[in-house]
Amino acid sequence: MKLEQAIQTSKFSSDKHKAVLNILYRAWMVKTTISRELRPFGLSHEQYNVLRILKGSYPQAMRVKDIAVRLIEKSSNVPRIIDKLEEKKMVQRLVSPEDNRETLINLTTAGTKLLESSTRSVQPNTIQSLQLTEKEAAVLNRLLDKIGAGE
Amino acid sequence: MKLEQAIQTSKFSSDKHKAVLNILYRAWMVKTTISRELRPFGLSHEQYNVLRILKGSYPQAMRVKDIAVRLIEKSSNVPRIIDKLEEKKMVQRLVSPEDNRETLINLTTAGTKLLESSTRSVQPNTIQSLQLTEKEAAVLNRLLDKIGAGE
DNA sequence: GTTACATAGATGTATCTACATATATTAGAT
DNA sequence: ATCTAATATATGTAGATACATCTATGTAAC
Repeated sequence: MKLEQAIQTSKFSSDKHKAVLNILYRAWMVKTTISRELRPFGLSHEQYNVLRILKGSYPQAMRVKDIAVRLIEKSSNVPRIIDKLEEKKMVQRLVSPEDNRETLINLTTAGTKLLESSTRSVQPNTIQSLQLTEKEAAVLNRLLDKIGAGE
Repeated sequence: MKLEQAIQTSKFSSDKHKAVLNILYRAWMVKTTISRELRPFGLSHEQYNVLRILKGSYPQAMRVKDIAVRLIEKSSNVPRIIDKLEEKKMVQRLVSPEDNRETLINLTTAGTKLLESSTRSVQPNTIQSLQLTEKEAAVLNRLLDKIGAGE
């Protein structure tokens, strides 16, 4: 669906202006779709992302700060996300033996299981909803990679 | 900045998969940048969007539901956003004479002033941070317009 | 070793989001 | 006219976001 229909607005001052709104709109769509898929698994979008990040180093545990830099939304409150996952026994906290300030996080067996089953549900839908070829996705990535704030 | 650096992740299963994360990341950046610009004006991102929508029909008032369909994030709670703007005397509520269920919203003079000054601050930064030419932005829009959930 | 500073993470808080429910009003069927 | 359903908006609530502050631990200078 074109952005014009989606937000019932016929004209934008420029393609650049439209692009800003378009990015915000598509991100909202993607996020909403993913969140709805995750709902039956009792996971929020950010909880799911943390599980995926932990999977990346599994069975090696990760420090909270290393999880934080890998998250898309940098203002996420990682300790609080971990709290929720810990309550559900999906991750374990342990104090780093090297530096007592650091907390190490690791997936439990239940955590890896939940991640697997939820990914089976989320991944295909998300990728497919893009409606793009690999080639188009590559072009899209090249353009998106240019976007940045005063860097 | 490439997504790889931004989220410290070297490989994605496909360009489509990367594109999903890339859209989410760029939207987060844009949103954060805009929110920070708006802060000195005491406006949240969504409050600002509502003011812009109202400007579009000014001096004609708009119904709450017509504002809602124009918002990017469809789950926004328009009455509550209006509450905040009304407290600050930026908009006025009045009951529709045609249908008493409907509430009509209009900008006050203060509202138009605030919108003008905040836009002067927000707009140039946002557009410039895209770092794209008009042509590139057009390509980006064409690709983004394809994205949709099961439509 | 003691002081000063830096770092890691946890906690506190106001606001916002997503969604469910409630209230008021209108439209439609009988 | 009256009951039922639909519509428009407002309100309630759990959880998330953004950001400030606090506590514990570590590092370095003296």
